[in-house]
Amino acid sequence: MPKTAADVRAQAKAAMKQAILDAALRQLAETGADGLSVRGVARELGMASSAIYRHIPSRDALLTDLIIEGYESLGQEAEAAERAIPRSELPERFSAVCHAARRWATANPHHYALLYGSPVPGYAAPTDTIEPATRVARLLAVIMVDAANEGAIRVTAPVEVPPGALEPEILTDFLPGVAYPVAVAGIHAWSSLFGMVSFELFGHMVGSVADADAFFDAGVALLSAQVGL
Amino acid sequence: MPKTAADVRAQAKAAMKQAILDAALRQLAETGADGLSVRGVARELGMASSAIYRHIPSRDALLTDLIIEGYESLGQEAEAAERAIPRSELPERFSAVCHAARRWATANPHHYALLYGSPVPGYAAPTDTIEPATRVARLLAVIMVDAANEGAIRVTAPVEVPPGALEPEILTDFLPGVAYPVAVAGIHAWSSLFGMVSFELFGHMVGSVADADAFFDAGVALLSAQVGL
DNA sequence: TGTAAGCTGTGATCAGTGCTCGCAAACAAG
DNA sequence: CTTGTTTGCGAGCACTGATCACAGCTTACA
Repeated sequence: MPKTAADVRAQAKAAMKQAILDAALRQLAETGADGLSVRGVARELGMASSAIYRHIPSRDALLTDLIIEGYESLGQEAEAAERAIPRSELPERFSAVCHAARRWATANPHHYALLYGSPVPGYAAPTDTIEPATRVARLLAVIMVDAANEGAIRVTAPVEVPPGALEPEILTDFLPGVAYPVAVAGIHAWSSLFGMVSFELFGHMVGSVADADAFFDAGVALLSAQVGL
Repeated sequence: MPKTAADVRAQAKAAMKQAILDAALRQLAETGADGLSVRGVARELGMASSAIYRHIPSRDALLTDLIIEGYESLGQEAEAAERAIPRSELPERFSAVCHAARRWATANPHHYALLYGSPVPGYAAPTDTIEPATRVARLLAVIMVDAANEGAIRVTAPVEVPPGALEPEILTDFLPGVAYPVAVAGIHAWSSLFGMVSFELFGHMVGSVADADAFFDAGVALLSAQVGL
């Protein structure tokens, strides 16, 4: 079908917005979220700062777009790493996801800090961000569901958990067939994973951990064992 | 001994600095680190903004002072909670420290974010902050050393860790008598603890965890088991 | 006692920020 | 050809961190 003039216009507008996002991403990678300024991306694009506001409503909205892009970039990398492992090798798939997350974080530290550091705009995350934010978690969940279906989960968990800690939808939609204590251990492993990455990236382990690679390997092994893989 | 005039002067100067820190802490609690402004604390103290710089070299230095105060406040609360438990009840002491940390974090969310969120000034933490930052970790370490001395650690750890992951001084000075794999599990538990707290505080668990208290209880139990208590 | 030195607070000022608004050019639709 | 919409521009507002010359005040010393 032929492109209408409106299509051309819409495409140009989308390209402009993408150029803004790319410039903002470059600035984020260099100076961090604090150093990212709307006037700076305007300078980089050679236009007046006020012109930027024709394409984005505010600086916070720009950061939100970068957050979404970050979650999707991280999710893609984790999914690609997991896809490269045969489906039957459950601990290897788990490990691949964890290592991919750490790799993405160390490659894009400022972007990672924007996702998992202090929430800059406020406490409530914009609703647009919650869906892409679940991609890594969903990946880990699929592995656990596969393990449960194969009966491959060794329930070594020596911990009793009172019922009701998790949202019911998580158990039914996200982790169907996974026993409740194992699901709790899974969510815990998910938060522990990003706790490790954040601690390493934010400099909390400088005096205690000598070989970050080896330590992360051991941590992933501990988490893997904790969820029964 | 009588106060010399110089003493009075020094005391007044210290009081002024403390007043600045108090005002800054109030602003931090209200608006977060991003919203904290030197001019704002000057307004609150009824003085010109330039006068603040007689007592503080820069805004970053002010934030550094708040970071140190935060680590010490958190450390004191954790130490008090641990002291209230009989020394022989090792898992209870461990749990008390974890819950005290979470309690302090939820009571002072912006202050917590300043400590464990994205490092705002830069990547290298000022050297003044690394010593107070270890207080909670030291508390957990003492518990593990006590457990090792009593032979109370059940080494259930099913994970092999290659040597050299931790700094040697940590093993000798911080965790003397603790077996290497257990020490690795301890550092891992430390990072997992703050991973849990950060995930909860920064809103990453909104859709998955229904009862944050119960989930945290379960997480602490998992960590406790992981270090062999 | 007189004077020089140091500390502390002030207002002005600079460069930078997010964001708004009136205006003008370009372009699409009628 | 004439509307109406979109897109960019420059000026401007209110705010920020930080510096500077200046003025008091207190202290120390001759």
